[in-house]
Amino acid sequence: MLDLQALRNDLAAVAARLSLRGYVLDSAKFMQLESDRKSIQVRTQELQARRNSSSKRIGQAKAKGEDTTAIMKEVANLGDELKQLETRLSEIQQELNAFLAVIPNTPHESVPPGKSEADNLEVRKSGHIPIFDFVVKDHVSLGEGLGGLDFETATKISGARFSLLKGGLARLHRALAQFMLDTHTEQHGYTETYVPYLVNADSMRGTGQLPKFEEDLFRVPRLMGEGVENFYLIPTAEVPVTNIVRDCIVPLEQLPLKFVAHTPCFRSEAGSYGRDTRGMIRQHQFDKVEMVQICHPDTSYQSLEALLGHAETILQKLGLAYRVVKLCSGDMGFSSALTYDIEVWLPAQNTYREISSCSNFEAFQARRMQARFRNAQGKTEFLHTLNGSGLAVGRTLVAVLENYQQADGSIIIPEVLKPYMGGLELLR
RNA sequence: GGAGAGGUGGCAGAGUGGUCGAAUGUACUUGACUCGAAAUCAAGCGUACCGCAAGGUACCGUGGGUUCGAAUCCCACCCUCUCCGCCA
Repeated sequence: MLDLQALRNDLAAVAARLSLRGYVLDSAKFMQLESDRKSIQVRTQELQARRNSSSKRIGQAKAKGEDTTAIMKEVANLGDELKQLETRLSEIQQELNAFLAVIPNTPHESVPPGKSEADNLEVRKSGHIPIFDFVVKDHVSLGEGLGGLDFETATKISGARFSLLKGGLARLHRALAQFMLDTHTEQHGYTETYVPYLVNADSMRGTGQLPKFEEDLFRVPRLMGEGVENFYLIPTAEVPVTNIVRDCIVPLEQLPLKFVAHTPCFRSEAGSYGRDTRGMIRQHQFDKVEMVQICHPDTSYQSLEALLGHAETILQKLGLAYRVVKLCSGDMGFSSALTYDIEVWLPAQNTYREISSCSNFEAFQARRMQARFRNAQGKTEFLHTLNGSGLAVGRTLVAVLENYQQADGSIIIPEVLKPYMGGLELLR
C-alpha cells in the first residue's frame, strides 16, 4: 500500500511515478472518494459528539434522580441520520481501501523506465559460459536418461506442470536446498525458519498477492461454521516469512531481522499456458530457498545489495555462469520498489534464465502489514521489507544438470555438493 | 469429536449498562534526592482519523444486534488454554 499522505499531498507526483510502470492512477476517483470521506466523516463525528454529550447528561440527570424526557427527546431524531452516516462512512472507507489495495508500489528513482523485459538493464555478468565439444542435451533428456526424471508419471499423479524425481536426481535436488540453507545460515547470518505452507488471506494481503492476484494462487477452502474460510498455498516463502512481523512493533535493536526458509511454492501459472511447457522450468509446485530481511528504512538499499550478493554467492560456489539485471519499471512485481533478477546460464537454451529475484519493497508491504519499529523519538515508523530467492531449487537443479553434463549423459557433481551427496563424484 | 475456562493498554489484572480510553500493579520516560546507583517521591506514558488550534471521533478478539447510552446485555464466528477421545 502506498502512503495515503503522499497521495493527499502530491497526487500528481505519485500518478507520474506510477505511470512509469504502466499503471494509470484514477486521480479523479481518488479525489472524489477523499472529499466524500472527509465531509461525511466530519458530519458523522459531529453527530456522534452530540449524541455522546447528551447521553452523558442523561446519565448525570438519572444519577440525581431528575427527569430526563426533555433531553431524550433531543436525541431521539439523531439515531437514524447517524446510523445512515456511519454506514455510508464505512462504505466509503472500504471503497478507499479497495482502491488503495490494487495500486502497485512506486518505483525507486534508480529504476530504468521501460515497458517489458527487453528494457531491463544488465548490471553485471559473472562466471564462464561452458564450452562443450558435443551436442548438449537439455535437462529433460539428461534427467530421463539417468532414470531420475519422470514427467509421465507426475502427469498421471497430478497433471501437467508437475515433476517426479527419483534416485540420484531427487537427492541432488535435496542436496542443493541443504547447501543453500547451510550457506545462508552459516555464512550470511540468516536465521533458519520452518513456516506454514497454507496461509490465510490477511497474510496474502500483507505481502501484496491479494486482492489483485488471486488467480495466480491455489486456494484451499475450508468450512468454518456457516461460512467458508480460505487458505492459500504459498506461492513463495516470502509470504509466511515476511508476515512474521505483521502487526508487530519490532524493537529497534533487533533490526535487521534476517530469515531464510526452504519451502515448496505453489503457483497456478494462469496466463502462461504456452510457456515453458517442457521440463522443470515452470511448475505448479517447486522448491525455493528464500531470504527475507526486515530492516530500518535508512539501510534497506544497502541490505538489498547484500542480499543480492548472498544469492550470487550460491551460484559462484556452484560454478555457474550468471548475469544480474535490474528490472525496468514495467517489468517489476506489484509490491516492489526495486528488483534485481539473477539469470543463470542454461546451455541447452543457449541463454540466461531467471533463477532469483531480489527486491526491496520499502514500506509498501510493511504498511499493509502494520509492521513497525519505534524510532529514537519513540514514534512508530514502518519498517522496510526485502526478499530474494537464494535460489529457486528446481531451476538450480536444471542448471547443474545442463552445465555439468558430459558427452555420455552423466553429470559431474559440483565440488560444494559432494558432502551432501555422500561423496559422490558423478551421477550416471 | 465431547466437556469446561477464557480473550481488556508492553506485561499482569480490575471493571456486569452512564462521569470508562478504561482502576491498580509492573515495565518504560523525565524530574527530585544521590558522588553515582538502588530504594523512595512526583509527573508522564496506547493507536488511528478530523482540526491552524482548542478540541473532537473511533477502537476493550471479530462481525452483527438491543439501547438515548455498551468493555459491560443478546446472537454468530474466530482464537487461546485445560481434561477426555482419536491421530503423524
